[in-house]
Amino acid sequence: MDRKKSEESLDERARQLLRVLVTRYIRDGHPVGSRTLSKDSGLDLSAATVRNVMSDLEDLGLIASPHTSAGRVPTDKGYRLFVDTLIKLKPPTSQEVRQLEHEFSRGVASTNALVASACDLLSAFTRLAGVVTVPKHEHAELMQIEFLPLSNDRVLAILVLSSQEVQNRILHLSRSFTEDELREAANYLNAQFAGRNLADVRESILEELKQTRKHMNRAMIDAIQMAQKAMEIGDDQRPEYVIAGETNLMDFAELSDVEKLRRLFEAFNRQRDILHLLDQTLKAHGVQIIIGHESGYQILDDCSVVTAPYGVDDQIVGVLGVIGPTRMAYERVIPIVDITAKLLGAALNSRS
Amino acid sequence: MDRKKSEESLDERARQLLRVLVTRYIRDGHPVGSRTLSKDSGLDLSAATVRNVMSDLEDLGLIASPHTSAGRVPTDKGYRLFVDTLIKLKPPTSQEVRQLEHEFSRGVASTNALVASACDLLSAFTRLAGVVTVPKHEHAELMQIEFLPLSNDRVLAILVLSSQEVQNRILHLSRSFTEDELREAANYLNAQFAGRNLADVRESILEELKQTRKHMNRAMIDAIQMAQKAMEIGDDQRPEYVIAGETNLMDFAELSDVEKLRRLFEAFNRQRDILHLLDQTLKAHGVQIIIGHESGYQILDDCSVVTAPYGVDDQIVGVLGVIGPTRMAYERVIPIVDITAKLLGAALNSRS
DNA sequence: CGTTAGCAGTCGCAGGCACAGAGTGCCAAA
DNA sequence: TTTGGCACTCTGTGCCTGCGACTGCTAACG
Repeated sequence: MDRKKSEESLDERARQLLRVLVTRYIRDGHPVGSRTLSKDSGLDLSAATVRNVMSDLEDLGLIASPHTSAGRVPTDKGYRLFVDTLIKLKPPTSQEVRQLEHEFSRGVASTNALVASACDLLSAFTRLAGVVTVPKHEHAELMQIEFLPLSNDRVLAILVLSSQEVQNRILHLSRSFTEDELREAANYLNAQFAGRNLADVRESILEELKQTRKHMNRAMIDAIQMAQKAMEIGDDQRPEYVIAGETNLMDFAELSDVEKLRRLFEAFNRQRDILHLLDQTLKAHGVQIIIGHESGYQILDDCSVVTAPYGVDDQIVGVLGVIGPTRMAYERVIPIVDITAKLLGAALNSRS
Repeated sequence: MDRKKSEESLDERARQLLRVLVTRYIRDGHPVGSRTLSKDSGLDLSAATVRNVMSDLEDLGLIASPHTSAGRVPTDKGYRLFVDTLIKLKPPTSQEVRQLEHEFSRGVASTNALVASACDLLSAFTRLAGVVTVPKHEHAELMQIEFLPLSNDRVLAILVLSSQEVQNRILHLSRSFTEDELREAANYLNAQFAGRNLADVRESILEELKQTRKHMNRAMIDAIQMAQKAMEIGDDQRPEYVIAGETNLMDFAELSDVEKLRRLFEAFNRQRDILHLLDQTLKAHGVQIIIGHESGYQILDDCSVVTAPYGVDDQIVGVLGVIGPTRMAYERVIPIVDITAKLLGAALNSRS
């Protein structure tokens, strides 16, 4: 006889009330009371009835009251239900879309510039903090490799990656090489590896190093060893994501506690945690939303993260998104993150 | 008959009282009253006498009271007098010095890595925000220039600068060049310019471009034009200074106003204002201190900036320092900034 | 004349109190 | 099942008060 108490048992009325409650709370940040909800739900119910429903919603853990005499606010679980099944997305206006497209369309730019500008746009359009992971070089294609003699035992290795990217590293070698030797090595490596992606190349190199070297001549071995050195030093200590508009977060009352803010900003600087979180969303298709404690990081307890992977062709190379308070305008933010990811992917693509 | 009212007229007693007042205020942040000062000055004066002196100091604009029933706090002018003539510097302990030296001594590192680590050290040792301008490339010496054909009309220009720095830029050229042509151009340019600093090279190139080209052959002209392209694109949009430990500033009560913090952090991101300020201190020898409104930037009204230029040989290439509240421990901060500048200079030097 | 003690006066701040406002929970009636 | 009514709870605000910390002034002192 006992009524099922589970989210599935939510009837349309309760769902509607929850939808309105969340929407209102997001809009003006005050806990929402039964009276407000009764007037605003469009359901023509008395406040008392609404109270009963709210009580149910509270039992289900979807809403909570900060204290007895305040209205209710959504819990993380409530937000989760909201974004999963209740939300009505507001696609950006065509004007906004045009503006976004325009920002991405001005000529070829370096990957870093594109990433930075995507990040700025995210933060500008959502008034939250924008984050974009910089594309992993692993996925980049090696177009060309060259060696330049610097001094006796130092050689400059140059990796030309697909698109506009060039990387260079200084190698300290055990003996000195002549220009001809270096050119020969480069030629050999280009013949072998050009057109393949870095992860691939890295693997092949290790493979070749392991193999019995009988059928290799001295020059080939040198070349492989140089290539290995050139690859192994690498993406160390360059930032793995960029962030913009952190200061936007200072506006939100729920984060106005300086101590909280401090820890949040420190996490941004530390990179590690945030990156780990972003990496987790990499495999997913489409927009992902992480609400409050779902992240597993205490620092982000009052924050939500909305991400979308972006890529070139079908290859996902990075993820972008925004970080803001759980009380953010999801219905506006989600489409913006989505479209920005697509535009960034397209922009990166159009340059190859 | 009227007594001179100017800073020069300050007798030793008043100076001592001001010194103690500033020191105490820096130490614990509360306005300092006459009673405290009377007990703490080591001068064996009654509170009443101290009050008279304080009144004089207030007339001189060196101290002020936040409100009637509070003690006095130093004004910017008071701090200025303090750091100029009253301060007793506390040189860092030999342990600290060793620690600093150790951080700088681990092997050769790229300029960027050194700059970043200097910045981190500044913020860690002072618990303030550390800033370091990245060395202007203008002062760097061009060791070698090379061109690498990428595709039809695209050529990769590689500038090897003294030390560990390598820059590369992709040039879009009007026609395609053969490898031989490119090599020839590089040879010519290396013969001309290697060993001179970039500013110099830039100038020479412009010079040569202007000259009548009678005595130049086609190849030389091409080379010069390529070099010009390689040089003109340039340090755009790479950050001009790095900053670390901004979050340290959140601890200070005088900055705990979120709105102020926000504007400050936005200024950090904007780079422009801060950079302009840092640039102004570039020419100065030794440690410079900018207190509160002296900066001319409203955002920094409650902040002081302590800077020192650093350089390689006698050539100043950048400036580093810290930003913190006017109420900072100058006697500790100044020596730390000073020594860090010297160590960074030495570290950069030792690699050339 | 500089220095000192004493005293009145000012101001900020914390604690206590009452009050209004908002919202809930429960109950009985429709 | 829905609704109106009512008692209750809790917060935020304004107001008052007393306390503590200073200052500024004045008169006396060496």
